[in-house]
Amino acid sequence: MVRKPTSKETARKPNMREAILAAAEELFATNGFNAVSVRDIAQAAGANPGSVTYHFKTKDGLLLEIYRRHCGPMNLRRSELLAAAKRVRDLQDRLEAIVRAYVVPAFTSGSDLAGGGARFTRLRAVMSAEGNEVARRIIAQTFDDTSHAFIDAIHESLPHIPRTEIVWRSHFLLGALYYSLVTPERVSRLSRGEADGSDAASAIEQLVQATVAAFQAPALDQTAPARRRTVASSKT
Amino acid sequence: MVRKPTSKETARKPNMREAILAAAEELFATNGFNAVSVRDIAQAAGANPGSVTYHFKTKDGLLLEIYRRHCGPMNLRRSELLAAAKRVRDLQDRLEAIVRAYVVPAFTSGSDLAGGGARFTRLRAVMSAEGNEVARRIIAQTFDDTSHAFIDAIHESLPHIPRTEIVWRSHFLLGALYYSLVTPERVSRLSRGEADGSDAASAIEQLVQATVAAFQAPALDQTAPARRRTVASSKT
DNA sequence: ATGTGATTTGTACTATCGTACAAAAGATCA
DNA sequence: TGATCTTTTGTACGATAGTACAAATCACAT
Repeated sequence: MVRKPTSKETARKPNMREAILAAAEELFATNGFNAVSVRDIAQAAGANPGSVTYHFKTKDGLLLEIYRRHCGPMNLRRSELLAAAKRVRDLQDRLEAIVRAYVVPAFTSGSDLAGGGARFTRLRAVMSAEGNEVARRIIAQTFDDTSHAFIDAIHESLPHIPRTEIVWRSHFLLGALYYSLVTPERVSRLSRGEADGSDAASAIEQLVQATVAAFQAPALDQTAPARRRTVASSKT
Repeated sequence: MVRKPTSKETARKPNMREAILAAAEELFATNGFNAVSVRDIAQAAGANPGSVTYHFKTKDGLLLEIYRRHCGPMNLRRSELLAAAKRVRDLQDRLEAIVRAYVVPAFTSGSDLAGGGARFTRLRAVMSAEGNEVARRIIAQTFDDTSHAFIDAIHESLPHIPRTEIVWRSHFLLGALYYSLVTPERVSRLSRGEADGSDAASAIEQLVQATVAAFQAPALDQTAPARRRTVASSKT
């Protein structure tokens, strides 16, 4: 079952540390934190279990390092794109540019490895779902600034919508984004093969289009004079 | 650490089976499948670990039973609401009714226990994120019919949008729905306390409002003659 | 080439996991 | 009450978890 590292993998650039990080990222992102053992990671990286302990001390430390590695570049890229988006004159175009600035880095790059951005975003989605403590701490102190910046920017281009609603809709955006990365095959299945859920370009365009429209929806709180409820809410 | 079952809990209605199911549901939904041990569940239910084995044979069997318990009522409720929604004349109102028929049962009821619907939906979100095999099988064969029914209904009220895009947007809806149940506190935090992410009624209204607008967005594939990209897509 | 610090390996320890199973306790009805 | 079936308890077993650590190996400056 264990695949011995071939010379091609270890001899040229014996950067075990990177290999372990990449393997852990992939495994955590697809199976969750607790379902993956240190031994699984070591095996996938062609390394020895002890090597993981040496480089990252603990399993939590390994997860922490994955976040450290990605958060910087992704947030940098996002703020660059956000700054550019804010310079767009037309308000409708600006909104789309802002949303795109939020979405695109989540799907692409961040680091050097191919598919790294999508994989890390999927990892965040899974850790968030599992209520992982390590992730929760990092998220709160690393991503909230970025989130606020985007919320503010969107709010500026949609001044008539209360900030609270912008928050809700941003939250929905992140949820949709996460879910698209978690189960892309569901899109393929439900569309009977007509759409490819794994195609990042499609996902981005569809998500941007849908989200921009969602943001532009009339406000619920103040603006609309209470649309009647078509269907009862609940009984519990 | 282990709390001995008081007479109030076990004596009156000694339905350990139910208690175990409820405890497992709660723990799985908040911590994921692998992070929770059978002993954790037993302890939370005031039962003996062996009792879990007796009633459900395996840990997977326990998860399976949770799904069995909820899927029927929830899908029944959804199809009832969907049937009612389809009778709405006005196309705009009908779309909203359909979306509501999809969203409301996910947040409320399903079973008798308070908050049961939301908890089960959150459980599904977490299992989906973890790529849980048991859940994946059940979902595909239980929820795909319902999903198709909703997609078709939405498609009928938005005939000018290609089905593929309806699928994408439905997928986003489910992602947003899931995420709202997974990390409601994020909404409260980002809105600086102005919104309560845990309030089901708010979540439903916000989600319905935003989603209806998303569905009504112009189609991307055929209709719009290729909007220019405001921001580059990637470099990887 | 050799010594030195960094890395990798191999292995072992303890804790906890899911599950099995026999014994105890409880319920049901003749 | 006693027999029978259901449920609960207590405990044990093998597997695997995370982590520690000494020995082996490697990279490289001198």
